[in-house]
Amino acid sequence: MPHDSATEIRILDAARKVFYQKGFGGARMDEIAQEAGINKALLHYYFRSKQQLFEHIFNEAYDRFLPEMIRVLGSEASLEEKIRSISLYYHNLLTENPLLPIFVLKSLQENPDALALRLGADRPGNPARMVGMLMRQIGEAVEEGKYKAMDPQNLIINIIALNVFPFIIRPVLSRMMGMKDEDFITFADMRKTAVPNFILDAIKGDTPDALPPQV
Amino acid sequence: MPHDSATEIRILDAARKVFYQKGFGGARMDEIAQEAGINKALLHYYFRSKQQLFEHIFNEAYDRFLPEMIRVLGSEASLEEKIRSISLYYHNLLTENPLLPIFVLKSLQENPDALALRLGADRPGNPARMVGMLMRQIGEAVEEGKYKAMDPQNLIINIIALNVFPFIIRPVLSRMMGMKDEDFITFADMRKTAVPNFILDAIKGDTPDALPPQV
DNA sequence: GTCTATATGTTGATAGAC
DNA sequence: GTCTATCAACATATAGAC
Repeated sequence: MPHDSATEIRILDAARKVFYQKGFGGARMDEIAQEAGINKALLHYYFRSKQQLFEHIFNEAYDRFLPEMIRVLGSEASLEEKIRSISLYYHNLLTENPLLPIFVLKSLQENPDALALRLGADRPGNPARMVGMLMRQIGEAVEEGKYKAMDPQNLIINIIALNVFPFIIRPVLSRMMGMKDEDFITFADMRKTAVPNFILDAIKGDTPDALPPQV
Repeated sequence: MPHDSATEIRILDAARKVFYQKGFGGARMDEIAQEAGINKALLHYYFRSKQQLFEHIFNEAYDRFLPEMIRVLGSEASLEEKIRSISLYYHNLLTENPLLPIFVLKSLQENPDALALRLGADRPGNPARMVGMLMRQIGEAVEEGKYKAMDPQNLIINIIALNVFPFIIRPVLSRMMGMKDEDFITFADMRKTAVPNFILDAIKGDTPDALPPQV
């Protein structure tokens, strides 16, 4: 891989913009080159192939999307702190990079073979350890009577879902509900605190959750 | 558009399969033809262009994804009935069509111009009326002290998010968490009741939600 | 490092025979 | 209605001059 040069940075910025918007299949090397102010040949000089350039962008995106959440959930903070912290993290990340989640999802489905390798154990974060940590923490909180029993996997999915989903269906909201950009900003901003409150109320509730299967 | 014939149905089945998996840009007319057991030329005989064939599949998918939810939310059922009914609807729909939500989302972002037309007022369901109905219903329930005050838009997004999101990030779950297909089935099945319980507990909670803006 | 020119392979779409 | 053969456009990638 070439060293950091002004040209390489311009290429990566352009590639990020085009790949985020059109995905691997829809992106054109010509468009990336033009966006970077150079020509196609130079793209191939820096990154041998379209696939290589794409993987660079994908790994960068993926590393911003999941590891921080895994780190927080596996930390020593309280359950409430974790939930509020993660909500804030995603709000800031996705406000600045609205297309990031769709890009990651789309890429994972479109380009499964090439990406499977990079998603192994060498990536940051340790999901297994994090789930164990959460299980212990939830168990203690349940014994203290603070929260009801729940499946940690269920909780994790709910946290991510509530924080990320609005950004994923932003196209639907704008077209179907006629939601303008400024309306969406207001909406997302309101959810920054509404979502953690929603979750905390839910896990204090009296309806017993399904018990976690043996993990 | 040609009438329903055995060939047309085979074409649509093939197109659905390929478009769902690869999206508009990634799909190849050749592959669709082969999947349908015919050749490219016949595809163009039935549907003039790739774009037309795609729009057929997209509209069909879109109509299964949103209108039923809008219908239920706008009905006269109780809030709890609505939440349980929608959770069940999405569980069944997405268990049988796991790729449907990603396909709709991807298409909306990839193909905005061509699809914008079809998403207007002629589509089934009436979002504005539905939101009004929900606001009134929530207001009454709050006065009775059954639920806390909340923004109906917020509630709608939360319901869809919690039910649909697991199917959207299924690729992440399988690769990152090492979740096998059978594990996912079990997981989704458990959420069929866990999700509505989670939501109902949350909206009974004592933490005040942000007030709905004037709508 | 950066360019122009070109090779090589795909792909959507059509012409025309049956 | 269904096929074979082919066109025209485009996209990735490389060769080679500067």
